Amino acid sequence: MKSFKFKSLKKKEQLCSLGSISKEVYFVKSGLLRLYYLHKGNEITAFLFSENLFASAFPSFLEQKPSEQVLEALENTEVFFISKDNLEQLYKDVPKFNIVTRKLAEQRFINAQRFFVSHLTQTPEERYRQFSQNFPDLIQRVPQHIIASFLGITPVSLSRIRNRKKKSV
Amino acid sequence: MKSFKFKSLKKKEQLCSLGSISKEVYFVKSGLLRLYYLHKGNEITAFLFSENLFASAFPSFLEQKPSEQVLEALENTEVFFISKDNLEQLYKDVPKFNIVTRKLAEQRFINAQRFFVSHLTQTPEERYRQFSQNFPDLIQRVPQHIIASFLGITPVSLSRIRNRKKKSV
DNA sequence: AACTTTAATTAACAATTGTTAATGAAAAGC
DNA sequence: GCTTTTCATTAACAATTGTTAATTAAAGTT
Repeated sequence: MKSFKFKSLKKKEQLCSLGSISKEVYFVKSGLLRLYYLHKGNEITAFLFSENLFASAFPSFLEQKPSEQVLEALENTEVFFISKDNLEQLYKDVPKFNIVTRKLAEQRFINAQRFFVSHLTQTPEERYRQFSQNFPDLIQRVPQHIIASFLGITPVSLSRIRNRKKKSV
Repeated sequence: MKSFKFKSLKKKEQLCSLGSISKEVYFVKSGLLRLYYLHKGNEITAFLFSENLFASAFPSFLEQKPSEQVLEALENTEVFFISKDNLEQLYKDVPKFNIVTRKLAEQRFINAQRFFVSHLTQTPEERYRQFSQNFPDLIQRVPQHIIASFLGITPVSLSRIRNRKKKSV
């Protein structure tokens, strides 16, 4: 457990920048991290990590190759983190740790698939409704254009959806 | 390795039906499996498992709860499979197996996230183009309305996309 | 506090998709 | 081989989204 260290971030600081090789995995103690891609000049949000979640630029971290993802603080944020080397050492010292992380990875896969399927089954409007139900705090804390990119629509379209919703309530 | 057994399936046979609890994980030796959800009466394809891929109704298998997913043969298919119990035993007998499956789960997560992001960054038309490039064999083998549901559009819309593409080539 | 930059809303128009329905083609069943 | 069912295409219309641009609101900076 001494493998984990502490870091304090100011808003907009990056834990993994574009093209860099991610060396650490993070646990969000307080604040909010955002994982995004740059696609045709736009920031496409892949995930939001709030308190008590593990966060990482996973493809880069696992395969130790330049990251296509950026991991950035949306607010002033405090994290615990462990380096790639220390994590490998931990696997050696405590083999049972493989079981823990295996189950974590499995759970993450299930979540990712669930997110994926929500894009197959739901309209943007339904996704927004569900998102605001599941994460009412994020609706408050996260700028709308970032939520829009996470839902796979433009900020303009999200604004219209919110407007429609308002009238129907 | 004796934990793995062999099974031969005819087209449309199900390895995991709706509401059942999945007891096995599969490896496709030949043929094609489809994983889908039922949503408002429509079959929404979540994934296609062709030769040499591991397939499962993962959420049901892991948590041993009634499945919302159906795992079904799209063609006559041959699979190897291992039961939940034998897999747990395997973990006990061969602890290193945790490392293997941990890495498998991590890889699956990366793939799922990649799929997810492709829905954020690409239009249905771009997704179809990319799908036909990445899986030219599936385009031939899989009925179009199933591909459409996997791309998150209606069969009608996919037909139009194909038509537009034809003209532009 | 005044200024600058960044966000959110609204409007207008083009393009795409969903929906329903009809037709034609292909596959499956008898 | 014939019938039935399933699948793919096409058409017409409604609804939604994307795009661009202008306006208003909010946030950040000096």
